[in-house]
Amino acid sequence: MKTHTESEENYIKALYHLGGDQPVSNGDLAQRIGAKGSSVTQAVKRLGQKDLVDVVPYKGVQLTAEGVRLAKAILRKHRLWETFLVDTLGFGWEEVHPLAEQLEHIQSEELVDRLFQFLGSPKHDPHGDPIPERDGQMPPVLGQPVGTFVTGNEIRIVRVEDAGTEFFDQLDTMNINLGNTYMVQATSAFDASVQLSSTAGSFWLSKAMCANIYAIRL
Amino acid sequence: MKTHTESEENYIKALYHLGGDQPVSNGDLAQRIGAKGSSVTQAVKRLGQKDLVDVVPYKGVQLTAEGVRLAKAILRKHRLWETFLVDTLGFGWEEVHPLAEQLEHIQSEELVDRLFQFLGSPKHDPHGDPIPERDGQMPPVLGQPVGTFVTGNEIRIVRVEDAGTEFFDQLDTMNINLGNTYMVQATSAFDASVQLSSTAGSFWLSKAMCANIYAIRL
DNA sequence: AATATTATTTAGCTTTACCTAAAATAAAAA
DNA sequence: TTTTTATTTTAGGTAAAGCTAAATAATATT
Repeated sequence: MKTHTESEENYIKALYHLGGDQPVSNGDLAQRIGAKGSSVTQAVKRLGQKDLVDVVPYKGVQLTAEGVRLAKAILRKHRLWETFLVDTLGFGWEEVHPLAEQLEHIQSEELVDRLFQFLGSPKHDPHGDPIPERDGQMPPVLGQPVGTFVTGNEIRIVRVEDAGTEFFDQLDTMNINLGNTYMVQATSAFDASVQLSSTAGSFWLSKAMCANIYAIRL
Repeated sequence: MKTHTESEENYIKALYHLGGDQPVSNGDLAQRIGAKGSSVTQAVKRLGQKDLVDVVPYKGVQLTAEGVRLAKAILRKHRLWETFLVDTLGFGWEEVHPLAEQLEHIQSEELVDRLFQFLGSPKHDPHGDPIPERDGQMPPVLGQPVGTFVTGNEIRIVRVEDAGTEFFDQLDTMNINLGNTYMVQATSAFDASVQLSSTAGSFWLSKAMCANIYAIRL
């Protein structure tokens, strides 16, 4: 089990995010990483020499099995740290991403295992995203967009997309949290917004909000 | 509040460890960092340009006020993370140092503050070393070497030196922990060892052990 | 005080990881 | 199919952080 630089890990992570085990274009990767294409060309060449990716010049880059394994290990750390930051230290979900981005590079199997256990072997992080298992297995991705339910459905919020600070702020001000349950009161044929109600009252959710909030039917 | 590289922070930390705010020689610093003298010369030049140290060629390097401030901030993080690893995650004290060495570089005031609070505003880490306050103040360095007490003294272990894995292993096998109380039963004029007793029985501590274990008189 | 030894710095080289500008290739349009 | 456009790679440059080997300064020794 070699050790990798932070930059390398960031490329692996980006590759996994963009394509899983499928090929990704230089441009997309550059955009995601926030570097110029030429830097990416070099970087993936280095990764190729370590057998973390397969590179076909001018065509695309693709994670190897080992690359996917590593990507999942990093994602596992990222999501466990996010869980720690929110559940244990009381951070808001909008704040934790950049922090977890640092913490995910800490090298220690033992630390990850102990953290996992301390947090109660969680299967999902504070946003409802699945935390990869130790062996790389992925727990189920929960829920469907709120916009897909129909009037009369009782639903529970189980996941939110990471759609930026403003989105999280909106969730906060509307007091929407994972675990909340609502009744679908109405859906608008005009603007695809949805009216939800709970004991606390009822409110309308815009199409954009609905698309980033996932729920299950009770 | 600028941001520094990990390497820079390691130099600052080493400088503080070796000399506090006093000058340190290139050689000592090189040894501590584990790099060659020539690399150190370069590195401290960079630090000098950032006003973290004052460099007098051929004479020595010295932390500036800002350098000391930074060193203490890093030490604070290091010791808080060690406390977290031991108290919260259940690591043994011999394992935590290399881990804390990684974690101490995580950048986030907020995280440090929340960690501090979560841990119950500790003044000392699991080895009994003082954790610098937020403002740089240092809690007292506790205790005196066990070898300095005399027969009849009742003592409590409050600190242990970080004297390497073997030392910690020895502490473990002898079941010696911070907070333990003993009676000084005898001291040897021959080899400077000390006999301690508790309800569990009595045992002899070698001179070397005594020098690295600190206690207060009850 | 002159010389030998040790410590430090300079000079020049390597790798990682970024950059810009120019050349090459692939994809799309005429 | 040729040309235009967009993408990707190459070439060459910079900064951090390490290295070795040679030069220089500071200490020690005779």
